[in-house]
Amino acid sequence: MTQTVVSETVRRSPLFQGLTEEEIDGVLLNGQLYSLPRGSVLFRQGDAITYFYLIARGIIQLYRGTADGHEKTLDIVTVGQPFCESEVMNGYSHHRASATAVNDALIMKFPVFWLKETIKRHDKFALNLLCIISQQAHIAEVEAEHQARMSAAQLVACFFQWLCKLYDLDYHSFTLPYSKTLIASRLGMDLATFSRALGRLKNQHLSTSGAHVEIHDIERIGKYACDGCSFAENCPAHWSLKGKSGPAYLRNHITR
Amino acid sequence: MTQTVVSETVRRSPLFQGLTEEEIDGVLLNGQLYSLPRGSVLFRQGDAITYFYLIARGIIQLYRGTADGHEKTLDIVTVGQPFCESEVMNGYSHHRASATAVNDALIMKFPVFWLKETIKRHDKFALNLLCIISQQAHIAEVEAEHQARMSAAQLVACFFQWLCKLYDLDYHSFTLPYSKTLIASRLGMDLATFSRALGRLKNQHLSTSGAHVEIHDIERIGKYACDGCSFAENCPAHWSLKGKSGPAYLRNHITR
DNA sequence: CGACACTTTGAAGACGATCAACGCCGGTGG
DNA sequence: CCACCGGCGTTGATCGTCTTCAAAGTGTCG
Repeated sequence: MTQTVVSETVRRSPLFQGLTEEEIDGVLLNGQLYSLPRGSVLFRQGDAITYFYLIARGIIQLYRGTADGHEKTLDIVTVGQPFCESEVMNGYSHHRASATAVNDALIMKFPVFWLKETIKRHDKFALNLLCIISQQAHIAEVEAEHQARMSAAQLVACFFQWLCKLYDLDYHSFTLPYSKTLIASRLGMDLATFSRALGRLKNQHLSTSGAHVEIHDIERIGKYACDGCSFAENCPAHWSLKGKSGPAYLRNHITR
Repeated sequence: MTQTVVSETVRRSPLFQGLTEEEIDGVLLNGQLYSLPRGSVLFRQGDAITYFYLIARGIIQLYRGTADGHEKTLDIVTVGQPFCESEVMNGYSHHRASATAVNDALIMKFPVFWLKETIKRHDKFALNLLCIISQQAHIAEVEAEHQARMSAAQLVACFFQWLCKLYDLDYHSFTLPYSKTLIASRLGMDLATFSRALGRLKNQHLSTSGAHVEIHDIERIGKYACDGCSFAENCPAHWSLKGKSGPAYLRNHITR
């Protein structure tokens, strides 16, 4: 991937929405590209926070090890998405999660102090950041509600719809962008439970074979996943799959 | 409660941290006090978002009704805490939750457009808001992880510690600030399950009778709650109970 | 072809939701 | 003053779901 393409994906990040090309140029001068081969660790929980990151290529897993030896994936971040921005802002000095490359990745990193300075200097940048973090907070709330209220199969159905939206996949027929083990960890369930949940979804017009998924009746899946979910159109799973709004994280910014 | 006392609690809100007294005065001119008798509804999910709020007295329950007729309490907010700030910021135009007064409450409300203006105008205010929302995002993440990984009894133990911190209670012996029904709903569990969880905690040096709680061995409870929890010192339940840092939501602001 | 990572499946047990009955308390009305 | 009622909390029985442990199956890559 050439330098040009990289900067294009980075430039489209919601973080820079509304900035002029020149402003973005100025910002990007402060970031450095960093190559991260598959499986390598970017930082571990407990490390000091020194950078904030933006993904130019690849997928990063954010996860946390628990005292009892388990591991929960907090998030799986993709091209154009920033991460660690909320860690930077909320006053902790050390990472509360670890980050590993799921596949060969390329990230752009910005020093923390630079971020804080930029916030003070650029209105728009600060507003974008507020937006992004607010949305994260909302999604996390949704997540907590789902965990408390929905069955494993519902969580999976919901997550698949979210995946389609995020990666711009055709829900009729798509391939999972990463392993089932990772998805199960992301959903906070056992791999065995995940596997069985897929079995149950066969009755709901969603079939899988290997990493390939087909949703035959999207209406039904939407209904099934979120009958126990209170989000209606605010639920990630419900964000209109037909809308052409592009990846979800690019939307919903403050308009004025 | 006199007007003076009200403004004092409001003034101590994390939102205004670092502002001069004059600046705060200026800000407060834009808010209007609003009395909310016990049980009355401030807004319902689906209503247009027109204000952002700050609690001067009392307790507000934020909850969401689900399609299947259930109800999940998202948050229970107390004196000095702002709410709806993230709803305002993330670009939705309608409330995704309903708000009801748990007891007689007094709130201060600020028009949404004023909030957005103020963010653009005052660095510090924007930074405070970023901080607060980041922390909310983090807490929500923690919450989701807890829901996925911890047993009902662990959730309860964790929540009690958080309560002590938030309301500045003596963990050796305190009274629950609101009903068990509300707490159960907040924790996303059935009231019956909550009740049984209390029974189990008796083996863990935590005893209850009515709304009165006694924690005999705080170390043990901390360990019990978060052996399945990965937060160590980042877990609300683990925020040192002996620290004199005051309510948790007042801490951790950006220092420069 | 063998090693290894990933996934599926089975059987056992723990846990939480649900339905239901009961006790407790405060308030209201006769 | 007492009877009744409704909200709240506890407890029991039952049932479905999820985790865990374990074994077997699938795939890929050297």
